[in-house]
Amino acid sequence: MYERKIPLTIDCGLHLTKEVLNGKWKPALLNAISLGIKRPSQIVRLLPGATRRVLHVQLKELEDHGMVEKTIYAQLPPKVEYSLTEIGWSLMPIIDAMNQWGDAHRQFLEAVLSQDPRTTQVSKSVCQVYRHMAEERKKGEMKAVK
Amino acid sequence: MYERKIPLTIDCGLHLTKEVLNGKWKPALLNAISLGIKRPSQIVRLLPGATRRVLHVQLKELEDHGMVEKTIYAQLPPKVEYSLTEIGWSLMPIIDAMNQWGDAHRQFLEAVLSQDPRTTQVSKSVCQVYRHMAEERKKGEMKAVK
DNA sequence: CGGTATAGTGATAAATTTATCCCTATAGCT
DNA sequence: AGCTATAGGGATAAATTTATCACTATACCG
Repeated sequence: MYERKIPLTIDCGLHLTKEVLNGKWKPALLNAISLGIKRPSQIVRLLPGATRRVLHVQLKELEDHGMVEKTIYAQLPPKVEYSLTEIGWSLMPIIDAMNQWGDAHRQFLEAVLSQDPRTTQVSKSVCQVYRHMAEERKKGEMKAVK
Repeated sequence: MYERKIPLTIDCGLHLTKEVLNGKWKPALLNAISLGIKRPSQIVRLLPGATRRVLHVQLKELEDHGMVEKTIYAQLPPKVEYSLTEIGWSLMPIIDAMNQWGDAHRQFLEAVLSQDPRTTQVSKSVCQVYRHMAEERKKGEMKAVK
């Protein structure tokens, strides 16, 4: 751990919110958990671009900030589940809006972001969350057929 | 300038949006411009926590990403104005939601963020935007009286 | 036993973002 | 002439965030 040397900026609601969502994977984590993907191993599989380590660290921050709750089951091998707190849930409209805005403007955004001179490569594996949801849907349909 | 060595993550709309808003002052800049604070010098005064340099760099990125348009008046001393593009305006519901969420939970968030062991200091100058708006309101009233 | 899976952590390097400083140019004011 | 304000930019240091790698521990399966 280290100590911040630059003071936290907390002037507007904007900065407060930004601080909570500040982390490459935090919105994705909240989104995943809201969809019922709760166990660390599931989450890791869902976000192949991230390492276990980072996800763990960012989940810890979300937990410390009160957005997420962690349940540790007294089992071996270990079992852990995350869930959103009430205030965590209250963030979902923002997460959803970001998701929708990005998808709605995907074509434009991909163009401008890849024009960006700093950009050399892009990781664009179709979002695993959608794949996951599609699978769940299939399972549901199969059960329904039985 | 430098080149990114880690590929941009573009899986979900979430990541696209995050990329556009990625910068300490970008949401605040969009917010300010949407409120009619358009000239660089005004913006700098509005966000005393940031240096001219950073604001300039982040405005440039917003411009490159198509969220903001820059008008340069052929005058001396120079005059420049920023304004939101159509797609920039379409971000405002998200910015507003972030602003509102943060303000609604300010008490809670200030508490958890200052519990954070990394936090040593907090910069909490009452948001200049509000001060600015209050002044504008006063001016409006004075004119109305005349 | 050797491989799998579970969840977690420490040390350290690399990448990226912000902050600091200093400089250019022009016009108006005193 | 020296001060203000306008807008901008280069070079570089510092801070912060991510990535990498290596390790602990236990149970189940063949």
